[in-house]
Amino acid sequence: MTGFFDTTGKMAIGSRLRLLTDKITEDAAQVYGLYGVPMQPKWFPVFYVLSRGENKTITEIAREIGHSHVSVSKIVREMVQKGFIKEKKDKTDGRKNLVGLSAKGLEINEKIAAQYIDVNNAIEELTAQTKHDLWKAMEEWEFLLEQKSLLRRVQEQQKLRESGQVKVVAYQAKYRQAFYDLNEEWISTYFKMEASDYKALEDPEGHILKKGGHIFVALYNDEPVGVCALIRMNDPDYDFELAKMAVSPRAQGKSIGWLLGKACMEKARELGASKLYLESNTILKPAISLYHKMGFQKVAARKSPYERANIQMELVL
Amino acid sequence: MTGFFDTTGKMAIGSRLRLLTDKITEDAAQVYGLYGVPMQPKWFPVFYVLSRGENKTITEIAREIGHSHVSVSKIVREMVQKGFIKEKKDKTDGRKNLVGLSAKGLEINEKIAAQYIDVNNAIEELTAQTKHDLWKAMEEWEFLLEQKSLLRRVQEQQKLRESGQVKVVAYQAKYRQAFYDLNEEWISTYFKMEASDYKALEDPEGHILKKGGHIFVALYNDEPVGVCALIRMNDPDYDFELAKMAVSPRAQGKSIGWLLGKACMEKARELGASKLYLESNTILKPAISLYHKMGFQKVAARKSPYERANIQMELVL
DNA sequence: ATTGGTTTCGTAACTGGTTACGTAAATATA
DNA sequence: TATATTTACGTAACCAGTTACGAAACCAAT
Repeated sequence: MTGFFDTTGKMAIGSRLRLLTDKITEDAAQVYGLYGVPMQPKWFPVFYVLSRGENKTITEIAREIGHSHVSVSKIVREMVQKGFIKEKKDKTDGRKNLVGLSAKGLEINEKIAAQYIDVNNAIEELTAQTKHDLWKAMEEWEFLLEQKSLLRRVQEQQKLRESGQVKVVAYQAKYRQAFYDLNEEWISTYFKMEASDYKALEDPEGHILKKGGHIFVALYNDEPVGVCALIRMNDPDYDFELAKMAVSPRAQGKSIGWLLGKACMEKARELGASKLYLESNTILKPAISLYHKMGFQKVAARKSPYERANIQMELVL
Repeated sequence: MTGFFDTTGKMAIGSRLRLLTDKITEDAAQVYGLYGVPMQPKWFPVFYVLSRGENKTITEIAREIGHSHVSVSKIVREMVQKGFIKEKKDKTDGRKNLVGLSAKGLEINEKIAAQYIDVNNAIEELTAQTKHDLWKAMEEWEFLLEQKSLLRRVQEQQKLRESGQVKVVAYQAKYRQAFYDLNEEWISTYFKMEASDYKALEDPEGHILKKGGHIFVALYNDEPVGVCALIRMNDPDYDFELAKMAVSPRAQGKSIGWLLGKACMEKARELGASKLYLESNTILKPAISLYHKMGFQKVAARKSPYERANIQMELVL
């Protein structure tokens, strides 16, 4: 199997870790024999926490060593049977099973001290021959995975790669149907299509583009999966309104909304706009949070041609 | 369980590895879901070796991925049942079970490519945040453990520490019994006590020390566990003979013979000797190999007062 | 005092691996 | 050609952990 992991890449890190773990545990079992300590490697963590004298309950031990309580329970049973530890019921709490080292266990504890030293030295010496410290590397991984799981890290990479495959292009006639469908889908899911919707969606050329607005289409594998419009406003405060943003639920998680928003912002900036406006509804949580991420801030209510609008936001470019 | 491994020391490296492995494997299972690949982490190594097109036998796969053939056999059964791989008997060897990816398996292989990339990147990014590279550290450990197992490394540390606890001191009257017993033990195990043995062992002061010889005693926990004599010779070729070396079988593996031999060599050098002589028997393999390690070379036979002597050696100081 | 939720810990079943062992085919040897 | 050894691989049993679930004890709020 030499070199298998050189070819697989990091995908197989789990397998590789398991193999190394097995090899080390196997040797560990024999190391106890070397010192005449009749103990199994799997007992060690339990033994260790008890070796500091205090009696502990099953759950306490489990938490401390990072096992399930069931595992600790089994190990304790085996060690009791061997006579290394003794159990007694907690006086004040009848559920608790207090366990501690027996006289025989304490005896083992004496004997094992030399083993600690030798194993530590053996590993220390081995580590001295490596460029990369396994022990410290594990510590770092534990810490980093605590912060953010491997799953989430992979998810982020996936999103990153997939959003890289998304192209945002300017509207063309062939996207008219997609512009209609994508918007109709979410509007009629959460609300009702209104008169202004039909006007803008059925004739984007007439109602948006000819009036100096712009429409962007997000393509994934050359399929339109998201749209967004930048509509010219007749208002002293604002030049453009960001509207009609829609992303196919089948293409979620690729940051498509963000890419469309960015495209609109850039176009507006290019056209010399200084402020963007938008209307939305607070039940659309992901949309609102996207707008926030883009830099939009809530502003006082204005009157709107749309019934569903219950929040207004602006962005200073 | 935070910080548990900070206190245990390296003894618990097996436990720590297992915990990390479990956490990673758990996430890996979910990662497949992210890509719509209905695969289990444990299948991956098998899948991977087959993904390069060739059909392989169970044993070949097992060897390549470092599992037992039984494990591969089970995994293959599951994957066949899922329709990812297909089996067929080898034409030329009826025992072999050739397996390869099915059409469905090849399809999965297409889908999984993106996953490879993302996982690799996720781990790469994680690694970039660490000071110690886990992947490379594992590689180094695998290599070093291949060279010399953890068990042997611990064994060496043990020996080193224990031989440090052995003191070699000059003979005193209180060690007369030990000098007799330790020698009598091995001589009568392998041979028969001879007249010369009784003389030297019953009166070491008269037969060895008074004639300008020396005796060393190895103490372990202040108990005599080994002895060795440097006997003045009446010979133009040699000044001293190394003889009556005995180590208690209860104290084996602590390099006691070597320490005694060293002590004799040093004393002889101190006394201006230029060559040491010894007699032994070839059935005493460990003794002969110790003498070799000390630098003794076989020389032509000489006549000896001992029947058991069938090899003679010398050491130029 | 009752009731309902939480904690402790045990049993049962499952999981992903292992070793032990048996059988059949292939290969080596007398 | 017959016989012994080796190889491929399957079944069974085991192992060290897990999750699921349930019972009893405890706690808290009526």
